[in-house]
Amino acid sequence: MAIKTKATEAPALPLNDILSGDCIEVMRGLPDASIDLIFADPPYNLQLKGELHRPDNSKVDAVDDHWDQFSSFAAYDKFTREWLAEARRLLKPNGAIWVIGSYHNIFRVGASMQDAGFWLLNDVVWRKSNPMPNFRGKRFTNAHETMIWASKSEGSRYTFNYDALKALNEGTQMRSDWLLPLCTGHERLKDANGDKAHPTQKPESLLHRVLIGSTNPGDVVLDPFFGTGTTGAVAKMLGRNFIGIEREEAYRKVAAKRIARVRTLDASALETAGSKRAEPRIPFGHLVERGLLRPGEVLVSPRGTTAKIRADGTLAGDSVAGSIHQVGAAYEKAPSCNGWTYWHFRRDGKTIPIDSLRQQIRAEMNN
Amino acid sequence: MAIKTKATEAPALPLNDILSGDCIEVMRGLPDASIDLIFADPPYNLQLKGELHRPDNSKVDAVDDHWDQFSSFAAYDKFTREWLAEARRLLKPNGAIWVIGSYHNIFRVGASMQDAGFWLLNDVVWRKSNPMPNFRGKRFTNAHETMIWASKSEGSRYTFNYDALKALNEGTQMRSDWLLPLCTGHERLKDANGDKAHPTQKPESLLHRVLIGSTNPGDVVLDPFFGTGTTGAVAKMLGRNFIGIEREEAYRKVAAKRIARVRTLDASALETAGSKRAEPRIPFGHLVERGLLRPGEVLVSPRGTTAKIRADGTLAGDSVAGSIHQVGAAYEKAPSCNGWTYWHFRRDGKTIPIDSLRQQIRAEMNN
DNA sequence: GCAACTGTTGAATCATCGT
DNA sequence: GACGATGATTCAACAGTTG
Repeated sequence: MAIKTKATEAPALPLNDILSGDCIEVMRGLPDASIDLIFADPPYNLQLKGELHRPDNSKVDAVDDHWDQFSSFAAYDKFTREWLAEARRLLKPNGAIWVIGSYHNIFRVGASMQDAGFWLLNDVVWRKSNPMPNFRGKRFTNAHETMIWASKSEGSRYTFNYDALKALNEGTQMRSDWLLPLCTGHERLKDANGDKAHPTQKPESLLHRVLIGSTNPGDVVLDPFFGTGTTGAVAKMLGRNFIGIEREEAYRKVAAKRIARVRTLDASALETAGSKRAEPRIPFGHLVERGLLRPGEVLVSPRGTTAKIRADGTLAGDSVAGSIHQVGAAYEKAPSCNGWTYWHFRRDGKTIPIDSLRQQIRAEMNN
Repeated sequence: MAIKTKATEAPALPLNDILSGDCIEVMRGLPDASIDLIFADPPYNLQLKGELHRPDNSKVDAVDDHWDQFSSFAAYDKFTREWLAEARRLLKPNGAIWVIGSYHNIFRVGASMQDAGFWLLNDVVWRKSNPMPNFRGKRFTNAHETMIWASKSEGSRYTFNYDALKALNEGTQMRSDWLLPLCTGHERLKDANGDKAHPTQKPESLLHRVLIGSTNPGDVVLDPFFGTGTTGAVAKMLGRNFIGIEREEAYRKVAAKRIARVRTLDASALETAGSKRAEPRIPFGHLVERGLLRPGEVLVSPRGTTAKIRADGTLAGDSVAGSIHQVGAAYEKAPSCNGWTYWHFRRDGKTIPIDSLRQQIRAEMNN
């Protein structure tokens, strides 16, 4: 028989679970100062009028879901203040929050965050490499969304894995603008009819960078607008604990099934660059972030030696760890080594140089 | 002797001049609905605590001017609401505004703009190609600033030179993220001591794109936080009128001297890529009237379906008759159809779009 | 097998003129 | 102001098929 929790004890934290219900009410049932990081993708409050057609007359499948409807700015502000207040209560003193939005809502959200006592650290722009164009030629292509990163309070000693992010970014410090593609193709979850399961599914590459940069393994990450569970899937893969809150049963089911398939990376893949590591000169980390190579995957050299990919784009080899170049040089007992041509990965029985993936990304980035 | 202005008359608009004083008070003296575009670079309300040093121990020359000091968010909001209210009153019904800021102030400004009745059109990110790094390694490089573009009201028919911007962007439509360098080198104005004349001088390239995209030659552009007059300099160069408001005499003097040196481009240089929407309308019946197409002649669609031309310039198709657009839409079961590009006629075995005949007539009209 | 081509799609506050 | 007619307008990525 379970021991009854005394009223004075904090309620237990339901780790790695998807909680059902309205996020404000559910958060009220969670204990103070228990969460390391919150990632929130709240409704954007889009105010679409009629239908929109492409030049070829096909209809744009817009976000017209009931959960995105608010009667006024005042109603949206009230909702925002309420969930932000609970979110802030749940954060540990050194906890932090990320909130994503578009120009429809992000200014109201950002002002409410400042009013609630959050301390803004950066706004980060997600630049979409493949945004939907503006079909009528009346405005600029809406090619980005904005994320606000804030600590619980002005004095918080928030987590920021500066060197891991620097390693992900060619050895120069990570900027406030991130170029990443939309969630499309096989990553985009489909329902039974083959339609998109959720209208606003975020790419895993975005959450990868957020979680690598502002959490450590074992941290507790809360997503109060869980949707199809991108936050949970990436958190599980990276060895973080997650708590999801989602109102719609259909989304919860899709998310649970998705997360069940995710395997947590083993400890060696989760090690990230220490602060004294030398700078890699090549953005090998982008291949990992983008899912072209998996953390934990093994690379092979021309002589058959191997090394394992870690989540921040460094390699762990036999008694040596570091950039693709450093591990290659160590294996060859050479002063230097071009890791791009030295290392290969396996696909469908073939051995392919990792440089082919770099070229693939470069082609996309040039656009 | 100057004729005295009656109280009922609108005060005259002081074009191409720098007005001295507090921007809210000066704006109160300007007439309603007289301005085409406002560009505003208000104080950012930076909240710097101590001094910041680079890794080499040199001191960063931060913005610590008295005009950037506000006692609280409430004080900043009050200031923001007041200048925005005046700005909106001054705009013509189809006028628009750009406001630039950073994460310290832009969320409060954006929310105040929505509350004041401005209709947000886009947020545009200025990505700095050469930002100042984060010296402490505690945050992301602050590599961008945010601009909000908004019309006076929801229904405003704001200016947007889509084709000119598309031409500026190598033929694809302009996105909401702009990569431009900081204002440095010879463009950066210096004072008598050789120090920068203003701490936040904006690059002319930024204003160039703003003014090309959202004004036409002869428009009146107001900048209520004129500083060293980048808005005025670019407006003059591009053949737009400007009104600047600046409180600090030192900045006014630098700006006046700077603008006096600017030469307006001649008319041919000011022409930009034109829009098809601006072309004169040609009724399809004119082609029949002019004998370019004969009544009874058969037009062909891309899918091979046909319709017969009638003497009044309408088409008779299978079980439907009407304009070239209506019959095309009916054939395609589409909500609309551009008949000019949809229908083709035959000459000498070739299939030619009827739009080529319209262009022929337009060319004749221009002679 | 590979290149070329076709079709689909993504958080969107997406028109203007004459009567 | 309401209403109907005109007619301008898309980029990148991916999947699937054709040659």
